[in-house]
Amino acid sequence: MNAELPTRQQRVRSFLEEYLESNEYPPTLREIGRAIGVKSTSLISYYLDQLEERGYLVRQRSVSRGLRLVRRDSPRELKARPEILSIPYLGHIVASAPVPIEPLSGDESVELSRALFGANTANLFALTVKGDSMIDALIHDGDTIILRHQERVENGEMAAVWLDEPGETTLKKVYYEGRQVRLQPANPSMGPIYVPEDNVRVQGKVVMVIRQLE
Amino acid sequence: MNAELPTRQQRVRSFLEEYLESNEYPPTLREIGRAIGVKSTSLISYYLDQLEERGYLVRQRSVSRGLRLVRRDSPRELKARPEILSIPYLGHIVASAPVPIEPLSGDESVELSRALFGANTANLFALTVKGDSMIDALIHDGDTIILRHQERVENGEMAAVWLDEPGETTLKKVYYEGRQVRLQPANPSMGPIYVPEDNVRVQGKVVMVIRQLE
DNA sequence: CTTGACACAGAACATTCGTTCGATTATAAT
DNA sequence: ATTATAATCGAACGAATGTTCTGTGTCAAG
Repeated sequence: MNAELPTRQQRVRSFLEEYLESNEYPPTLREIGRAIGVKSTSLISYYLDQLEERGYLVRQRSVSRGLRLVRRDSPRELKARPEILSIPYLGHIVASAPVPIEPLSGDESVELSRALFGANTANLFALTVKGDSMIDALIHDGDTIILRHQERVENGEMAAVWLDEPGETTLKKVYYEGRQVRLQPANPSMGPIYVPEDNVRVQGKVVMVIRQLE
Repeated sequence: MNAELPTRQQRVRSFLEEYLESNEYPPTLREIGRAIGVKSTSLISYYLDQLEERGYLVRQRSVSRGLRLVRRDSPRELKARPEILSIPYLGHIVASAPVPIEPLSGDESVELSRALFGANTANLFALTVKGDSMIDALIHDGDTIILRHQERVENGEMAAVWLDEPGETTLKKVYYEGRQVRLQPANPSMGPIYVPEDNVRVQGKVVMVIRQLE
């Protein structure tokens, strides 16, 4: 609630409400600063980040006047809309570490239409790809991927796989072949690798890839 | 009434309404120009002056995004969850027809987190890919793509392009080279095609690809 | 045919804009 | 006392922004 906000942030929020009421577009960082007596645009940016983190507003990065206030409606609103999935966003997937289990900060989520998914929408989580090491899965730096917590997948399904040796995460189609696992890149011009079964940890099945082009 | 406005001004007004609906702050002159295919910021300013003179909006001089629509109907209830975009779903994209302009049935939409997008979230629509003819764009049958209504793109951006000759839709990166347009597949193992400029119709810029893997 | 108004267009410019960087101070935890 | 984090701050920067200026083309009125 507002009472929990530091004074400066309360003043920023109040100013935003008043400004939007009368202007119908948001103020710039400098207008906010002039209104509350702060000259530093980076400090205003810091306050807006704080307000965003606490759920009072949403910023649009690198855009003039890029913010919207969040109006506090009933938190049941989303639950009343069963056609939307709210999928926990846990951070980044990189080659050099296992996939995150808990979110790095706060309660971030990705909202997607249920219609984009199959029948099973349990245990989903979202990660952003960092680096080019997933390129053999035809997955690029910056893509968002949706996975389901699963420790085993069906033959031919793509999974995020942690290899104890050499200590890396990879995205590949998994085939169990006796005591070995064949890891097949999605890129057909690349060959598979074979790994002892006990060296492989499936960390989640990839169910969706979202590529932004801008 | 809208019917009295010249075409360009009508398009500006429509764009403003849509933009404000989804962003809650007004566009810049350049954003308006990009949306309606006009490069000249002075012409956009001229159109806004015309719309102001006719009572459709009020401008704030020398201010970034300085305009408010004059609302003639009852004020719309702002969406409770600005962080979710509801994007009209218009059906399928196939090689043998132009992309659909109206939905095939009802008011279907795709809900996606705004955080998955860049600053410009106006004029978006969703299509599902039918058939394998977009594979040279590394886009598969069944993928969902999100496009923005644009009649022109920047060099290197991927667009849904209708070719009058031979009468097909393709997804390619577009480069304007003199009187010709180079259409470059995303698949690096494939070569470009060159088409006369007047044979090409950009039907929308591809801003996202969503691949379901199950 | 000439003229003026309107519609359209691009380039250049000064100013505004948000981010980044580096810094200091205050506070909390160890 | 030390360390880490949060809060605070100003300067500089590259990019974005709207305005101004100049120009062309179209059309209607005289």
